[in-house]
Amino acid sequence: MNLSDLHIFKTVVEEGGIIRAARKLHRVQSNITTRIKQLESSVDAQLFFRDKQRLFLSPNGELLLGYADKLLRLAEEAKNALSGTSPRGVFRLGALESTTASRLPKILALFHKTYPDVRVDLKTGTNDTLTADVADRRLDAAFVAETPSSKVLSHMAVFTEKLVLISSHQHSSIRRPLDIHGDTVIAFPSGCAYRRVLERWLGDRSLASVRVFELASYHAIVACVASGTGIALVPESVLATVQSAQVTRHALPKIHSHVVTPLIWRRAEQVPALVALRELIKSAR
Amino acid sequence: MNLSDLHIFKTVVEEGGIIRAARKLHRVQSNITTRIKQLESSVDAQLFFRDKQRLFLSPNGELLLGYADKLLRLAEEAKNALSGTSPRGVFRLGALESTTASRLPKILALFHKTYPDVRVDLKTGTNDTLTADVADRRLDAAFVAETPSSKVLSHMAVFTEKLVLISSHQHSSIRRPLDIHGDTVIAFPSGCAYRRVLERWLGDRSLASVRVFELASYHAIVACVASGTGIALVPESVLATVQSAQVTRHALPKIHSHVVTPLIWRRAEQVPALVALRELIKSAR
DNA sequence: GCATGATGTTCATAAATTATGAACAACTAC
DNA sequence: GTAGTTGTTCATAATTTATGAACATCATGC
Repeated sequence: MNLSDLHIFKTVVEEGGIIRAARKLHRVQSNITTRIKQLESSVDAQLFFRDKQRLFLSPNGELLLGYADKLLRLAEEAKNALSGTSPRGVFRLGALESTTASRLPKILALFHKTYPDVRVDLKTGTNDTLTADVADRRLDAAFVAETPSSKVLSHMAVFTEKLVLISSHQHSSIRRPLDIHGDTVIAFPSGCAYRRVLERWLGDRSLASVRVFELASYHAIVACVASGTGIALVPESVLATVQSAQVTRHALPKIHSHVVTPLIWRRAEQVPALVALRELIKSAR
Repeated sequence: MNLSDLHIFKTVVEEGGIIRAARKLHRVQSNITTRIKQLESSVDAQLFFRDKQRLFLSPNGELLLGYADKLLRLAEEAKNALSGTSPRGVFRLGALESTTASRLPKILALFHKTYPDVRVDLKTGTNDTLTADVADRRLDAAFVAETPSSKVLSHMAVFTEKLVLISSHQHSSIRRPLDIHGDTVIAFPSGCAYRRVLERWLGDRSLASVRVFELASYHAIVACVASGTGIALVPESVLATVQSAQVTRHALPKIHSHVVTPLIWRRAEQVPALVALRELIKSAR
């Protein structure tokens, strides 16, 4: 029992005969007879009563006709779903905590409005875990902090973030690495690229030599900085989303402060929802 | 795209590879590769991403997998429905008005309790229309009043009805045909076999010479007889179901009064619900 | 009664599809 | 580096499906 058998069967019933079905299907009559007989033996049931060279649908045929209808309709739907131009299904997206809090909501809202048939599974993580997740196919794409070095990954710049150092109001102004000597650095758990920016600015003075306090929430980090626990390097866009009146911002040299947030994905894999997202980002710029 | 393609596809996904799928399906690997590639080109979409000699389900593959699941499940259900031993679907049954009122309810209740998946479409009619309906396949079977002469129809005796003449209490006793001289005969519209019984009893005195009043309801007939409009010939079993205290019964000679109610059907057509009904009737006797 | 034009079936053969097995290429793990 | 994976390709075999001719039955009209 396959779909073409069912299609032939359905046509015979609808057209009310072998000959008319054959005409409609552009096949020869004997073929229809054979396929019907074959279908009958494959389901081990008589589908038609034969009487005076005429076919009459039997109760079993009636039963199968119902299923044939459903099956053919469903198969048609499957083909349409696949050939459909609009993306659908699950789209597994990753993003940094900071991006999720600041820039992502607007994009996600627009994306969902444009492609309501796509369910976005959002996972947050650090630059490194997200990059690995995309490479290992646990994610389809991710917004991260560094353009990946891996050859299998492709990327496009989406946002430019300005990183600022924040401290409590009591802290004296920060202009050079030396100005934070002795301070505790509050940062995301390891793997976050923004820490590497800080390292580069500090130069030799590696983070290993300064005290690091790890927190997995920007809300918590800003709150801790405000209460004088330490200093932190955060994207300016994130500060706009949290209570940030109680922290002082200190600018970094442009070469350090400006980082791009790229969208990364596996090169050469045609994921419809991802293609759609890239187009949407390009046109929104 | 056919069901076996989908089955292969589903197995590849479930088993996580071509080779394991081939083992499970008792086929050679190259066959699976080919069928998958063929399926991909038939739906014009990439179902798997190939990377380092491994297959990874693509979003389109994910989509198709959902449909494949549904389709295969539905096909399985269809086969079970057909091979199922218990009858199901629509069963088109006919019966005389009298049978419907008197003997049928009990049988129908039992039948429905035994075979809840069968929907009985009951149609009432006269002996002749019902017989024609069965012969012409508008009905699967019918309870009628005469064993059919047609060769294509088969039958079995189910009930024996005792026909009685009824009149108003004012009417003098009826023993011979002469006793109803001048009376109006109230009967079902033409086609009812019980009228022919009356004709046979009357002998030469054909119904054409007596006044006939046609009513399509036994309730109405009994009520009219009670009020003295005329006489009627009805099955005794029907009288039990209507207000019959106001009519007088007159026995007919046994040879006329006893008629069997046969169930008739098209010979040599295997309708599961009908077979079930016949078995049920036999065992209920 | 007899030809005509329907119907569906059967059968040998042709065409197309599907399955096989061998050879191959690329990657993993020891 | 070698053995053991993986999936692909290709020529060939096996199977399935389509064709066309011959046939049988029935309804219709003259």
